[in-house]
Amino acid sequence: MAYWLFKTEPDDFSIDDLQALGTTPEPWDGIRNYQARNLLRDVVTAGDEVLIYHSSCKHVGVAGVASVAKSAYPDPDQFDQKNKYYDPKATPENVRWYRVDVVFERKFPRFVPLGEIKAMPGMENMMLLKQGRLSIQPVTPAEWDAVIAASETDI
DNA sequence: GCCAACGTTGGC
DNA sequence: GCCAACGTTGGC
Repeated sequence: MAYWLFKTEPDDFSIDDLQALGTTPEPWDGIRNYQARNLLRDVVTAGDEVLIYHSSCKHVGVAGVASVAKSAYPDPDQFDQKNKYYDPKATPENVRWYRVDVVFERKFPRFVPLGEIKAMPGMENMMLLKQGRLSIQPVTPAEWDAVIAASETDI
């Protein structure tokens, strides 16, 4: 069982949208970056735990937890000419892009802002801080524990 | 809206 | 294979 951080733009899809689905799995699609794709395709596994991170918005940070319901399978949008994620170089025989399904676990009792994570000791090597643009990233158990602890602590 | 980081594309 | 141009991400 591994830990991950998945980014989403809450104006598009937020932790509240995920919560509203209840136990219905949500396809985590639109990943069009090879580094993220490789992690999704080769490493992310059903049962893994995911921090849901809100990016490109007023309050950036970690909003809650989901789990991986289904491991990687081809993202059908790449074959759909009308879809914004259509990729003319992708074919069913030569799949380029993948997605996984996630399911809501919980919303944090307290949102953990990026600024707070930056200020935590020992988080200097977190990928979120080292390589800000990666949309699917691994999280170490220590990083996971620190974020969860912060979400349960009033400040 | 600005700008830094960085991934992708395409000419050579 | 190099590298400049360009596009996108994402924090502020």
